[in-house]
Amino acid sequence: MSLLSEIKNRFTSVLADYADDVEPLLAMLKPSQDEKFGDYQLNCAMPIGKKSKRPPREVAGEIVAKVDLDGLCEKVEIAGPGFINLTLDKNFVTSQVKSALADERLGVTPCPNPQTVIIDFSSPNVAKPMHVGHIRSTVIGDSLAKIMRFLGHNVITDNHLGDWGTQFGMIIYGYKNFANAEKYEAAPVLELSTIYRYVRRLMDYFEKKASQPRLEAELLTLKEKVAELESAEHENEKAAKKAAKNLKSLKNKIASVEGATASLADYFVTTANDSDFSNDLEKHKDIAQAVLLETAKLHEGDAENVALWNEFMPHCQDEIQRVYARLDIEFDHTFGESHYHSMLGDVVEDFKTKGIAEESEGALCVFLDGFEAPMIIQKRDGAFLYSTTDLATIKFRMDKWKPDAVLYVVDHRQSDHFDKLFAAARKWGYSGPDFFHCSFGTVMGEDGKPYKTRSGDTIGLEGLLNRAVEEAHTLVNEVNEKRPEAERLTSDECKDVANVIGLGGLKYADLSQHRSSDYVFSYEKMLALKGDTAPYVQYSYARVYGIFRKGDFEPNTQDVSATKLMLENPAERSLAIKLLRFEEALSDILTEYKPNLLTGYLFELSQLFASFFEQCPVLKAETEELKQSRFLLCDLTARVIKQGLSLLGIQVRQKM
RNA sequence: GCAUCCGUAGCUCAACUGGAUAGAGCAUCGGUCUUCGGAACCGAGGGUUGGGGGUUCGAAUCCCUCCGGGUGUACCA
Repeated sequence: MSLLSEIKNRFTSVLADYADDVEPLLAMLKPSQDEKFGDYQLNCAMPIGKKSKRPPREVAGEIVAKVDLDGLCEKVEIAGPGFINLTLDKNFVTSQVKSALADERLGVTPCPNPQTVIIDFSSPNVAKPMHVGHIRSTVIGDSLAKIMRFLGHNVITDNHLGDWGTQFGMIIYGYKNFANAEKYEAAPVLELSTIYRYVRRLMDYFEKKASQPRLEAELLTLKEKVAELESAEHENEKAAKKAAKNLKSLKNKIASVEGATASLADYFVTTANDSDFSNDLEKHKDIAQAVLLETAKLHEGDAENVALWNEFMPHCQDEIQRVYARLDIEFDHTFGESHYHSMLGDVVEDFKTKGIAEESEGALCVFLDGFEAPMIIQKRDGAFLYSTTDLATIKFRMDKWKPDAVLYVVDHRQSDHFDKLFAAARKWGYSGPDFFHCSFGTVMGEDGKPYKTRSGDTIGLEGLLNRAVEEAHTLVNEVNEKRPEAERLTSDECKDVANVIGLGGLKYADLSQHRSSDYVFSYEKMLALKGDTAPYVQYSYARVYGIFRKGDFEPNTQDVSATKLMLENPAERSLAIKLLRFEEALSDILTEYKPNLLTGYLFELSQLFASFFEQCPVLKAETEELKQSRFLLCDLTARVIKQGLSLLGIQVRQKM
């Protein structure tokens, strides 16, 4: 049980005298921000005093007199307006540390009321290479799954692959027209992705071509508006101000449209120089239509296209699987969009018969309170949309797993879609489970714009991983060369460590950010050897093992109960208490699904360990007894770090 | 226009959901140590939490308003 819960238990009956519902009062027990206010503080005397019109300090005194904190706290103080500051009893802390040491779960008790939770994350389109946009969903989703599972919940992970959309029409069309049989035989995945890119390139050309006149027209109307605004006279200051603001934003728009047309012009010049490409453009003028046609044929069950789909799918899955293997991520299920294809008609029928959906402008719509636009579940041409698939997915999951909660780890730009989806699901009858859009911000480049290559393409995920590991490798080699020869890592070890640090750094950088905010991607920062980074935390672990090696200490071979644990030094005490708060850190995460609370905890733990390391020599401790005691603290620190990082999908090494 | 998220130290970000003197990390400056792994530790400076108003014992956090930004907004996913 967490320290917080232990203390809460002592206060529950006492606080029941002051309110019908004690929960809000108990919620006012929290860790103190500053050590001088003790370890925990209870802040409920002020509101109670206010309500009962009594001096809060008097209320605090009464609570303190009533509560029994024997064996738990050694000091209770009333401070300021009525804060009750609690200092944990040292014997209690030592006994807790010992039981954590003896526990595989490091003192974290499984949650008493486990929930069935589905986590829907990653969800890439299979026909195209994964890119930078998939990192956050993948890393955050995986980490939340691991954390919830560790806390005892019944977690089901499901990768909702995009395996049924236009991208397949693209590779089918590409395969029929551009495939190189030999290359395909030799390396199907590579050839398919080449084909995909080529079709994408052709389609881009026509889209760009089509956008050119539209841009020019837009530019004209913008310029007209500017002229109009500039000549207009304003009745009052406010109107003038507003006009100035409009003018400014118009001019910004003009600049960006002009930029776009200029880069388009460049683009057309360079493509014109590519004669093969130009020839293909000539031959495949109707590619956009053709691709849609291939997609439609697939959906209608055309034998040839279905056969191709069946052939391509395993290859596409391999491609994605390779990335997951590198990232050390697994899913319980991979029910992609194709899995729901046959159910969509029934879903729509059900909406019709239940009278939840109605026709509007030719499309079948679900109108929802509080939303301007309806959710469309069937297009005018009869085709289904991703909202239809998402509804079918909800039904399928409810039937199969009966979850208490469903988490969608998806980009914040889709929040409108999910708000509607959840509202529609409730209207449909699924009001029980807690649907939650676990949204996250965009990955930005160092220029503060969405992370792209210089030419404006999205950045491939594999390249990103490679680069992170390469940069880590350089750093590892540098540090390694400075070491005395006897302590150097072999080149294989360096490679392994580079992988652990590179991928760990990448994940940590992502997870340590508040998930809802955009974040700036920087190799330099994610691999920094100091600061709030994976390498710093991983290094703390390696330092512990440095001590163990030198001191011939074998973790897990000690008789913990026979060893006396001493926490006389404040650094030892602070470290010990931090270690005991692992469970608190984990359960805090679940209130808003914020993994950054765990990175924050591990970073603080590492800092406290560094401080302890400095002030409390282990191998050179004054007595053998103290040395053994400190070994145990080191051991628990290493284990909490290892466990904590593993819940973030990050590994550690004993030497680095 | 409407919806939604955001604005915190020079920079990148926290702040346990309303608690005490708003914290870290970079960067800057100063200090420690002939190192149990210096990839370290200790300390300093740096803030009107975008502005203004309100709610209350108490506000970065809740409400109103203004300023500045991101994102989404009927048949793409």
